[in-house]
Order: sequence, then C-alpha cells, then structure tokens
Amino acid sequence: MSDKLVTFKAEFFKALAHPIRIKILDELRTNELTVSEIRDRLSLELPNVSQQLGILRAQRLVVGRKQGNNIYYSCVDPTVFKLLDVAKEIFNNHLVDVKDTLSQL
Amino acid sequence: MSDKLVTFKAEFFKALAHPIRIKILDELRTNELTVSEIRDRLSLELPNVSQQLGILRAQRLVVGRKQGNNIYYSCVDPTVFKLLDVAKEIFNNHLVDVKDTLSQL
DNA sequence: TGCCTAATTGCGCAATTTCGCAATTAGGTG
DNA sequence: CACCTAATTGCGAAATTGCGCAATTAGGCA
Repeated sequence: MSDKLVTFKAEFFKALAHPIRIKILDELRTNELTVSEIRDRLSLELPNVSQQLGILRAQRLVVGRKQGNNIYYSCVDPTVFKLLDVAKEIFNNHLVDVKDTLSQL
Repeated sequence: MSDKLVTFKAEFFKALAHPIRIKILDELRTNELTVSEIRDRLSLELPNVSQQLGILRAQRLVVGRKQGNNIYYSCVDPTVFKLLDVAKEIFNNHLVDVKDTLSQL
C-alpha cells in the first residue's frame, strides 16, 4: 500500500477520533446546521465547535456554505456515515461477546 | 446517541489513527503473523510493534494466539477491513476531485 | 461610517501520544 | 539449573492534541 494512502487513512481516522467530532457528524446526518446551532445542541463553547469543524473540514468530512451572516455546515460525502455505522456494528458485536461470556458463568 | 457508544467510536477510530497500526492491520489481512515477522516486514523496532499491537488488542482489533515461543497475531473481525476499504474509497474520491479541478484550469 | 452578530484565529498551558532504549517476563531447550 | 529467544513493560523526552479565553475577521444593517 502506498505511503500516501496510509498517511491519508491515518489522518482521516484521526479526524474521526474524537467524541465531539463524532457528535457533530451525527448532528449533520440529516440537517445542515450553523456553528451556533451545533454549539447549542451539544452545549459547547463556540470556538471549540469551530476548531473541531476546522479539523473535519481539513479532511473534507464537512463543507460550509455561507449564507448571510451564517455558515451552514453539512456532510459532503454520506460515505462517512457508513464508517460510523460499521463502528456501531462492531460495538454491538462486542456487547454480544460480553453477554455470551456472562451467560456462561 | 449514547455516550458509551460515542466514546467507543472515538477510542476505536483513535486505535486506527496511526500509520503503523494501519500497516499492521494490512499485513494481517491474509496471514496471521508473529510480532517479529511484523517487525521484519515493516522494518520497525520490536517494542514499537508490540506497543502498537497492544493498542490494537485493547480495542479488540487483533488477538494473539500463543504457540511455543511465538505469539501469532490475527485480525478477529474482518469488518475492520471494511473500514479501511471505505477510507480508501474516500481517498480515491478526493483524487478524482483534484483531477477534475486541475482539468478545469 | 459605526454597531451587531457569527465565526475564526492566536495564544498558552495541561494532558496525551509517540517511540527508542533498557529492563523484565515467559517458554523452550540443553 | 543456565541460557536463549520472543515479547512485553517501564521510563523519559520530544511532539502533538485539547480547549478556554481574548482578539480578530467578515457580513448585514441603520
């Protein structure tokens, strides 16, 4: 595998590797939202949201659309949600494992 | 989304967010390998490989099977490769974007 | 022009990650 | 037992990340 691709994957997963950023992406599953709206929904400081969005933007996970005084953020490529859903799948598999283990005691 | 799930996803992606760990997983796509074999293939220090495997193990991305003097590592859940492949897909989409942009100059 | 709101950027410090080296552990073999 | 090999663990320094706060930018409106 090429070094460029490996680096990209690492940077890409790094962008996903933060609770706030995962929550932001989840908020953007259905709606496009302004930075302030995201702040309100997640109860965060505005600069924090902006910084996290900057990281997501750098990996092209989100894009901003300027309208009037606001910037509406949305998720460009819904493929990202596939990743989040697969992660959930794996999480559930772990839960099943634990359950099985417990039931064998 | 539950906090437990969000945390899990973040920790999970964090485990993937490193070039060495991505390379290790890629080596384990087809074979199970000992720590030393991975070290040789990737030209790394043994403790480094062991530490990275520890992180992958903590997220249940790999498991070790002891046999004689060696520990054979393998990938438990092939679902992980789905994630790596989707990331590659996204990488390729970006390349296409760049190509399109260039061709419009 | 000035003022207000939305968003970004810069700064600083705490917390975390990375990774090489040395020390240690665990099994196998003579 | 001693010795060797495979692997893990501990430590420490450099680098990176996280995030609050202050300062700044950009647009809209009177």
